[in-house]
Amino acid sequence: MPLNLFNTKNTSTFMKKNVSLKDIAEHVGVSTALVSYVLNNKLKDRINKDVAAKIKKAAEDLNYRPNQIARSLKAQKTFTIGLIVADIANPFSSQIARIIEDEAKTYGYSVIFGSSDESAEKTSDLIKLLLDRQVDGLIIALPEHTEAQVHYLQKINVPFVLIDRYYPTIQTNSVSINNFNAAQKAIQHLMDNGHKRIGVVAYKTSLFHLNERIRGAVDLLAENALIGEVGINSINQDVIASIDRFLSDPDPVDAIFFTSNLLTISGLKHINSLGIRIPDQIAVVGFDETDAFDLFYAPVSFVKQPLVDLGNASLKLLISTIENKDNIEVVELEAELVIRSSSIIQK
Amino acid sequence: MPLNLFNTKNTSTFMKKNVSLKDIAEHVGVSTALVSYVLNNKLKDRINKDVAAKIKKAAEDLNYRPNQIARSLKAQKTFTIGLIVADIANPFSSQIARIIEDEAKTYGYSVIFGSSDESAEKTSDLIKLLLDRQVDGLIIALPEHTEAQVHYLQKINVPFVLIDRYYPTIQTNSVSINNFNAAQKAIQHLMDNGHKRIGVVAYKTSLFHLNERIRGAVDLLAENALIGEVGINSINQDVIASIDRFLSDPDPVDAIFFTSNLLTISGLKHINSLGIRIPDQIAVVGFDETDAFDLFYAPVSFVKQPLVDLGNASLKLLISTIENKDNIEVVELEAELVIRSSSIIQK
DNA sequence: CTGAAAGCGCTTACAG
DNA sequence: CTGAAAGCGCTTACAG
Repeated sequence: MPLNLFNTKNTSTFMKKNVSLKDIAEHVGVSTALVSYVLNNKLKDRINKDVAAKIKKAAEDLNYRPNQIARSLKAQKTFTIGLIVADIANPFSSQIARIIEDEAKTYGYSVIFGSSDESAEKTSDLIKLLLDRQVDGLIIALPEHTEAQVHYLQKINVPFVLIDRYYPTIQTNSVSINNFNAAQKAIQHLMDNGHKRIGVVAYKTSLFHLNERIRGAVDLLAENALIGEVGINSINQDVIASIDRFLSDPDPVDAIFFTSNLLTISGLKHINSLGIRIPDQIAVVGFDETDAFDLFYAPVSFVKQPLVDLGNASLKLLISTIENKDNIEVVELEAELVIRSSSIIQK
Repeated sequence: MPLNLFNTKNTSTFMKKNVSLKDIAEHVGVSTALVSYVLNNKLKDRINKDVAAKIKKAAEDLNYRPNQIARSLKAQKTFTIGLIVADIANPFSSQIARIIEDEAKTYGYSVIFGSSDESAEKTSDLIKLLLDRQVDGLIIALPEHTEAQVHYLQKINVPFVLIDRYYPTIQTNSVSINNFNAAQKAIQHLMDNGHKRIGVVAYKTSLFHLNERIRGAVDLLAENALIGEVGINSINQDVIASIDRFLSDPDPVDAIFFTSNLLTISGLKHINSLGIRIPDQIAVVGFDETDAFDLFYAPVSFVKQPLVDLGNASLKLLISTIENKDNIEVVELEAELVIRSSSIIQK
């Protein structure tokens, strides 16, 4: 298929400068207004068919492409959204980004992304940068301590949707899973399979969504709960310490629930290095998917977030908020527990 | 640190409309020209210090942020680059994206990305879309059969850099590794470790960079080469067939070189399912990194591309091309072989 | 030292 | 059925 992009008839003289409405207008001998109307299919019934045809032909011959920057300035709308994730190189972020990209395209939107590295300050910088570029709205995975940023966005009345993370005390658009339920599914599964002593490895954080995972687990484990806390900047070290503590406990663990994919990977490495067999000696359930779980000698059970639904819902909610700024919606989806051999003791 | 973004003094009346140069000009009682000069630090020495101070204060009080769309239209420059990858959800793409994002930021550029899904037509669509949005340049990982797209970009004289993939017969900016050498490192390593019969699993493709990997391998293996070809749309099926053929050969393989990360993962799954032990029965070397390789019972040896260097070099080359369009440079970097237990037989 | 004016490339209400 | 004109929010050469 010869694409329009590669229709290069008569364009040789236009290599340096993009052709504008004015060029077409001059070429045909009409006003730029008329060219604009024709190419945008406006005032259709009132325009002379021959003139319209001539304009369309000229546009094609000259390989005209409208300048979206000019259009954006006039329309006060860029059809661009800003996406702020923790780190685009992290599979969770990049998978979400891909889903949002595709869904955005169906609405005619492009995506500018930025990585916050879990830093509140970088988040502020990215918000500024994206707003300066006049994005029509934002989808943000917030790091800790960003209440001020949320309040600012509310105050200036810019459409935005929080994804994955949100503040339960601040009324905003958000799309996330029910992390309490998700954790309970994991723990309940381990208990149902006869595990008595279950360790939970979790980030030490103020982020609500992560603490909900702990709360869900503790709610079922009660005073039996063994929690290992991990600092975001000392993951490997703290995971190792947590597991070692779980194992040296007077009542050592027979199962571990890791509350994120990075924690799971780090934990599995340590368990491997100790020569402990999964699931026979310790059962394991992780959180979020990675290739590594499939390939592990005991394919890893994990809490699977509905990424496609999360991405699509956040984009749809953003669009509807752009179109009607008073809209506020809290979307909470359920995660699914994918059970494989890491948590099932073979007979 | 209270960030300027959150300086909301006196902004309550400006919640709906962004404040413009004109607002500041009216507020202070000067022309927009003067406001522009002051805020851009131009004509510094010629402007009355008191007036300048007043303007700066007003800008801060009103929480002024320049509209980059207007600036872009006037300057004919957006400080935005377009990045076209195969799939932002693929770790190789997202890691490169992250590196380019960071490097771009240091030059004041933002990144709009798009995924081509290895489709020439989607690549065309993305090029159109990004050029319509007036990006200052493009970084592209090309799919097959996109010679026309490359020639078009050359013809309209837009700055671009090909990353990872390129056409050796078309003279363009490109940044890639030497794939021939990379493959030779993998094969040589396997040969040095006493492997006599080495299978190579590779995509059936016209992409130069992938075929260079085959060429590098075959160059060392000569008539002894066993190649398994894999269609991009039937990866698992073809990988399985290749491995089965390698094993049922009269002279069966004792080592396999997989020429991409997806091929490696698919292959390891099949080898696992056959109950074949790595490296004792078959040694394995992969291409490109993934978490899964670390966690595998025999951590997987692999060809490691210098992602940071690839990303940084492509961004730097693009910037220098934006600044001087006659610049053409072919950057070829060397990959490194990371040797771990999957390819070393323990004594 | 400062302002009026033009212009970037569009869109659209208005006039005829 | 069509065009002149204003305007989106900036920048900058020019004039004074």
